[in-house]
Amino acid sequence: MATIRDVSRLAGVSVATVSRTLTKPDKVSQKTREKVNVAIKETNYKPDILARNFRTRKSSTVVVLVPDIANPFFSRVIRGIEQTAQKLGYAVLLGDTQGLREREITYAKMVDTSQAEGIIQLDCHIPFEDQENITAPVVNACDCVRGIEIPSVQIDNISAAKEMTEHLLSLGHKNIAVISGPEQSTITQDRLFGHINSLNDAGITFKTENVAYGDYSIQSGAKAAEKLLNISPSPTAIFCMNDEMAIGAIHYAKKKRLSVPDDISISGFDNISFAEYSDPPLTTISQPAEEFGSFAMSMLFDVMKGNELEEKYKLLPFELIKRKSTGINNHD
Amino acid sequence: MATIRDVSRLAGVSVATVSRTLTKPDKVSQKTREKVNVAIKETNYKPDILARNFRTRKSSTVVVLVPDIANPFFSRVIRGIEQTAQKLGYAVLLGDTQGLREREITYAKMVDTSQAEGIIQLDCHIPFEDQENITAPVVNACDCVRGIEIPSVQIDNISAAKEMTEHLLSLGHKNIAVISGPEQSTITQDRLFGHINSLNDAGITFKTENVAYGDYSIQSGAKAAEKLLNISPSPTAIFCMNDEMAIGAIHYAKKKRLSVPDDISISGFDNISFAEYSDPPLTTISQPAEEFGSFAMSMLFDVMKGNELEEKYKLLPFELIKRKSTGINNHD
DNA sequence: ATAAAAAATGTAATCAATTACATTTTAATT
DNA sequence: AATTAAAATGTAATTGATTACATTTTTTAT
Repeated sequence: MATIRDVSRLAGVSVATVSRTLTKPDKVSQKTREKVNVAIKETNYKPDILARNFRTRKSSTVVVLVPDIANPFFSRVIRGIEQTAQKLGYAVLLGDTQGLREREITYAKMVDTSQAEGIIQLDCHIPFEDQENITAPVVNACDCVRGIEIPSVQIDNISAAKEMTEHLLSLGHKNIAVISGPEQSTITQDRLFGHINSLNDAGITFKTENVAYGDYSIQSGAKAAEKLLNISPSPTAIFCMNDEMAIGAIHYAKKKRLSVPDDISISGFDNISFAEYSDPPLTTISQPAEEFGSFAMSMLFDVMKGNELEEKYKLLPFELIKRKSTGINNHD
Repeated sequence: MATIRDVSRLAGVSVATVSRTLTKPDKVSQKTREKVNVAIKETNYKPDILARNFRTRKSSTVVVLVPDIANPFFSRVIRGIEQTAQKLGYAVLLGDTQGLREREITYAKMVDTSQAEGIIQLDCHIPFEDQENITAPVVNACDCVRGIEIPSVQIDNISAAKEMTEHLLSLGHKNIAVISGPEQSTITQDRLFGHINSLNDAGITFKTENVAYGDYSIQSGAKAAEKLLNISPSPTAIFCMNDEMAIGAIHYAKKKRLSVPDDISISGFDNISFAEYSDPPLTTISQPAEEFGSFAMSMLFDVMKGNELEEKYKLLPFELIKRKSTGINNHD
């Protein structure tokens, strides 16, 4: 493999000039630039990025911590991250953490060893051993850690849950169940808070037993629905905190020979591609997944560069998508 | 940030000894090892991986080229890659190529610049400018390039398509349509070949107009179904080359007030998590997505190490999953 | 106790770029 | 034409680890 030295020799210039031709061509006269470029072609020289990174102390790499890459919502976020990273000249290292703190920390340490320059965390944890003392550039996307000074981009989950709940209330539902995400998750808490708020505003008392916790999988949604649809009085609507669980819930409801939405309204969250094609099509909250990723990457870029952030806690717009899985309550 | 020099000074040993303590501890006496480890803790030393990579000429990184990370099947493959990479001490760089050759080449070049040591390609292209002369370690997963010496792991797509077609034939279908993947793709060609073979074996002539090409998206499946279900005589079964397109096809069929499977049988391919929960649940071919990834990573490891591969073209088992979306033909 | 072999440690070169600083060349100004 | 300023180029140090080779220390065998 040719090195910068080989090129410099062939072109009859110093290594510094070759380096400059590559990284700041405007500092080199056109004549030399051409000579050097010819030599580069001649030798088939490719700059050794490892050496460059080492010398510049920059890896031009970010690592993304994702609880589950196979989750269609997260993978869209990652697509957004990748696209913007590419534009900004960064490579994306994948850290599938399975939600394990240990693995998050392992990946986050790549910043200490200068393998990565920054971290995008899609989960609501602080990926450091010392939670108080955050030294690495990190931003949260989708979910976030409350009360900690980590920049984040998400939607206003409280308002989104309110809007969904109000939609269900407007259809005449009074006994609304919830299939929630993991109890510790910030977005879960926010959405639950928004839900309860709306209920209170409508003069309806929230009942704890109407909440079942899932893990965002279809299976967990079906299981939660089983629990919720067998309490009495049976809820007439279920607000699910993601589309997969909603699909699982619909599946269980159908199995129980309940019609969706005639017997039970079921709503989702995220608006994944399958939502539109589920039977019935899913009423859900559309989240700008790609934009989360792309925005998070832009923010991380600023943090890494030491730029001031315009907004430290960015909220992107969401949208209530009304489809056929929710309908008028005709049971009471 | 502390360097190896700081540690050596504090521990009263040479830098070589510190380095050895870290990378080959058995070459260092226990007494010194302890001294060094104390000094490492004291100084909070973290080896600079950039420097290490540079000196050893290894990045311990592989890059995976994926046409679309948001595809649930690919994201499972990637999960498998990530898990095995982690175990083998490699980091995974994400190359979302959108199927663009240009982007594939850009990412593949990371091996030339020693940013990555190897490539896992999930598409059926050769990601190099010079197609003839492959110098970088690369393996294909899921799809593969025919007639080229690139190690690959996939299922026997011909047999899988045969099995599915035979299943449909056994249900009495004689006019079977196909919603195919992109025409240039090897797996598409293999599956079509298997399909036609089975048809021939059963004495049925294959009709070109019974094939519609999609791009693996739900939408394209729905569109293809629209085309296929409006030719006459209408097919009584559709063999789709992935689950998303099958879900799209089912959606269109229902919209046309056709019952699946009573009026039209529809089958998928991949067995993504949504297949089981679609309405009706999807008859499909289960592919071992995670194993593809994990196996591909193991193979790539061997290629990178210069080890002989046990099998250059590995076939993993698939399974026909019979569910409710296919049924007896009661139309002729 | 001594010689030989093995283990442990140290010295310093090395990897391939970038870049501060010095020097030379070119352009602009009087 | 001489002087000054600006642009272009070169020299050589630098980055932080690894490792070949040399040297010292410890262990083993006689």
